[in-house]
Amino acid sequence: MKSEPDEFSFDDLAKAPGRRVPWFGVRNYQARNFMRDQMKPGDPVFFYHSSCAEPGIAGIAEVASTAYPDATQFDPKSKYFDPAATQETPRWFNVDVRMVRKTPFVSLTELRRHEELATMRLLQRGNRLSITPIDPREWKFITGKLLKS
DNA sequence: GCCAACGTTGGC
DNA sequence: GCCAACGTTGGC
Repeated sequence: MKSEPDEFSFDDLAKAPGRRVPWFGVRNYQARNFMRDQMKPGDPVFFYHSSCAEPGIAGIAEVASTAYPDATQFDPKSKYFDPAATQETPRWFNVDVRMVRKTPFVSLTELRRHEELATMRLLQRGNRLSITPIDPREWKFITGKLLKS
């Protein structure tokens, strides 16, 4: 799951009450569908810093709830307000995310260095999705090899 | 700040 | 339903 650290960093998650936050503000249908249809409490998550000086994996989190309507879509003062959404027919959903542990930082450059991660969705050319599934083998490679040493 | 890539919108 | 125009993302 990507976040711009200027907006919300892994350290911000560590400081949140209960080290847990709603992952609000996703306004892309594919990313919404991942949260709504596939993500389950306990699913492990890499917290990725994007659009910053040093993009990369900053830590590990986990899904802490099933998906529910994103409150910001109903708030006219929010930048995520969606006038087309109603309480009866919400358009956007989010899960909660809880911190698991801070890890050594793994930069995007480092991720790209490994052939084993060549098929990682996050690394595909032109990928802009803020949430992407990760293959268990890729997860094991990153946690087992890159987060040791 | 640039620009490639992608998603969304809206006229037809 | 097509597709051009526009907006956004995100690495560099």
